[in-house]
Amino acid sequence: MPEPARISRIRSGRRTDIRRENERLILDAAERVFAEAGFGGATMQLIADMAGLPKANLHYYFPTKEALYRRVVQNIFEIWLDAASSFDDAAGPVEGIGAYVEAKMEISRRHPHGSKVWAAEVMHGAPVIQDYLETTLRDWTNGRISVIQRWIDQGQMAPINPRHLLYMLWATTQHYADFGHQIETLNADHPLTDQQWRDATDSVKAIILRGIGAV
Amino acid sequence: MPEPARISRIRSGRRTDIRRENERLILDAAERVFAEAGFGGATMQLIADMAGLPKANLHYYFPTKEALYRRVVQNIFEIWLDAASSFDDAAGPVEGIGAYVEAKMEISRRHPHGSKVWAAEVMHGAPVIQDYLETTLRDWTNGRISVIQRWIDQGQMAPINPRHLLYMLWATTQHYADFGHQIETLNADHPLTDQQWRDATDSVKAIILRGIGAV
DNA sequence: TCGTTTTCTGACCCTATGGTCAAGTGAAAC
DNA sequence: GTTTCACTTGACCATAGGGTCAGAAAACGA
Repeated sequence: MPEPARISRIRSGRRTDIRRENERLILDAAERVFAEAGFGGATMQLIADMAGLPKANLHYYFPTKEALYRRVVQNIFEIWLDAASSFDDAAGPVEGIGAYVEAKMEISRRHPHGSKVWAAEVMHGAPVIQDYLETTLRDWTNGRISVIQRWIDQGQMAPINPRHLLYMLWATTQHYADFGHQIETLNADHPLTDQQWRDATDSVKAIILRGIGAV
Repeated sequence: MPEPARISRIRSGRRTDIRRENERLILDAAERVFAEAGFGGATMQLIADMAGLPKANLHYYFPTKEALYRRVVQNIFEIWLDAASSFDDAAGPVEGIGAYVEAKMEISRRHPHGSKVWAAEVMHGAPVIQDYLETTLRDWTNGRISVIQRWIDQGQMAPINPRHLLYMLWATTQHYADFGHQIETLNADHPLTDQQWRDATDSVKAIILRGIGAV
């Protein structure tokens, strides 16, 4: 589906750079194609065209389609986990959750393709990243639940179920990436402007922070 | 991926019923396979196995894979729109939005496959149901925005952006279907119990209703 | 019972696509 | 200049999977 609008290439002499640069080229194209067509609908040929490389070259850097896909999903997962830091060094829910929403909305805006690939992967039963869910994500979640519970115990917010609050944060922020097409259609077929992104972020923050009795 | 656990069949004599019954059998199987494997990853053979019919029989009832998929998506869209009524005949946000959340959570629980197919369709740019987005959904959305705006004007809730409230409602409720696998993994690999579904629904309702200043 | 209509199905076709390979190319190392 | 080695690529292979079809088998009406 996506028209082969080439990923811009920056040719550099240094040999070591060739590998890194081409991998980046391929990963960027792959992320987009996997997001727009799904794993099954994506073709190596399409990814190759979008990266501006011959198909055989893809297989030089990534042995199989699945290996390429795996790398794409891992990349997203890492970006996604980085937003965690917002949570940790915060005195209370207003700063912590506020910053987390900001960070995740920014990711939705900057990496919509990645978010979609992640969503599709989970919807399909996480065949590739199931172990991440059971280790890293589970630990991360439990850690954050503790933090929220502490805020509740300290009377900084209402006694809501921290787990469902987390799901709500994920759902609302990622929605702007995963359902971006729908949102754009409902916005008279225009992408959200800076102001509209600001408005979306503020709305989400306002409703949730008031909703948990933190403000 | 999904093991061919046959959809239960209810054989009935009447000729007219044969068609209806087989279409139901196929649509149920297709919904599940499309949800778990995506359009590209789904195969007619797998759907056939799950429906307990030979592949050629599928093509007797549905000419192409795409036609079958289209019907699956349409079915979901209709179920999904039915939850609209919750909104309309409500005096204020507490009843209206409360009932809407209840209805959508119930749909997430009863039709998780459908929700996933819908999500994937939108994520891929809505190639099949773009016209629905531009007509039915757009109208529905504008109608609901008016209702919410009226509530705001009448001082029944805080002046938040109705559009983003709607997105939030969709995101949070559908999350329990679309990311059900992740939620289950984080729930010690157990599906949510009745009590946990109740808790989820109540949490969402509580946070949102308080968040919009309606309670 | 017999003809007609609907349903069923194994066998087949053909394209798309993931993956391979062997022969290049060219920049750096010596 | 020559060797080396990472990189490049067109041509090719094999299989999966959507779709077709002709004929069999039910189901039904008269």
